[in-house]
Amino acid sequence: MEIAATILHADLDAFYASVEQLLDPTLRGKPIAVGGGVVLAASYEAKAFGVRGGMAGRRARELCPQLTFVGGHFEDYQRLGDAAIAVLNDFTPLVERISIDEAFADVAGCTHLFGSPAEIAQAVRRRVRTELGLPISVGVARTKHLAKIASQVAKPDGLVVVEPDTELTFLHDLPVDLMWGVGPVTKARLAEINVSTIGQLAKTPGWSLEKLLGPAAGEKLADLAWNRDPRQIRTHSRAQSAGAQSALGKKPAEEKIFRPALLHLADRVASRLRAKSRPGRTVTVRVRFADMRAVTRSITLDAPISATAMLAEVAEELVRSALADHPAEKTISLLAIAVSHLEQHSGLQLELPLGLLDEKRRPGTRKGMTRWVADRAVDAIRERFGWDAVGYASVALGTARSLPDAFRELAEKEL
DNA sequence: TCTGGGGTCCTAGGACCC
DNA sequence: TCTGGGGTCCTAGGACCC
Repeated sequence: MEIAATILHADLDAFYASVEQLLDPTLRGKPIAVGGGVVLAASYEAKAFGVRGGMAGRRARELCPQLTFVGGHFEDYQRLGDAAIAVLNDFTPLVERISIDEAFADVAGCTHLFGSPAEIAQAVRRRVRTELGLPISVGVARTKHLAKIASQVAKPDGLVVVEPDTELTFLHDLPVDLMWGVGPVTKARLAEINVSTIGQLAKTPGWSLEKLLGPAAGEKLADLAWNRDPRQIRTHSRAQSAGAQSALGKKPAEEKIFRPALLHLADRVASRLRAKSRPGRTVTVRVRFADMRAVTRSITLDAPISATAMLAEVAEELVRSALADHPAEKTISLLAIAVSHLEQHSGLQLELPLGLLDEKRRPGTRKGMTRWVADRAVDAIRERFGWDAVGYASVALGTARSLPDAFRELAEKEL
């Protein structure tokens, strides 16, 4: 029996820019960009000039002199993104949200209530348009990968349904970089063996792909090119890591710069970990130098941590080690902290010594206990009065260039 | 105004254990 | 003294996605 195309991929078009045009009618029909130093989102009118997300603002203005930059109503992005996902949830509980503006849904179990997958997709699009005022594109197919490609092809503001008997015809004419997992590097490598369409990729021998891209990537791409994609909708997936980073401009690679910066980053990360009782064992720092080359250092502890001061100290040690290995580098342009190997502790959990300790790998000392109490106090004050009510000042972070916290929160995955 | 901030997954070598 | 293969964990780097 043929399996029907019941997977939807719904993707709000030029999301942040569309929200800005919704909120301010004078922006409609005009090339606009959300952001400033970097373009977070561009309206379709701006995209026509070649403006893209991630592009430096300066470059965007060169391409499109009449481009209007707008501030960014981050709370509205969150509200409207949530509302669009809620529309999908009105049809089926099998919804997998993958970002603020994008989700998969499997409607196999609700066609008897709402009609064919294509009809459901149109209903979703209509409701998002009439109730929220936003354009959304939807792809419908038998697999997640193909549904996602279909929604990209459907943009802007369209619907593409790929019936099971037309899958490979549809897929094989498309360029390889529409595939999930093919970015600039892989695209260039494939071009070396004269592969530029998904059809050409499909016809390339497996050993050739594996030699070019490695065993895992080679096999995965071959499978996707033949639309073999076994992935199911995953309704609740938990985060594997949590991190924070901050671009610094160009700052001297000195303690007095990186210590306060790391404390601020550690505070952001650790308070999220504490809020969900998910301490982690592995701490990774990333140091980017002036020329944009970056190095990482990590350590895996014997016991998981979520105390701000503890995380900050471990991170400082790692940064010192990274800088010591690159004595010629005098300038840093970014610092990042990530915590992985997250555990789940139920409710209140003290970071207590698990045994007798060597200072570094067994971070649960009496000092740790004191800090834990201090962290809990800070957390409690913030819960009542907001993040900025108390905490570690971000003195060295160059707040003028950093994005608002509201934007950072948009990108945070549920822990 | 040179290039944001949040993540996931893979590779490869070495340590270590059985 | 010389020899092995498999498995797991850790670390550093990199590609990719939104």
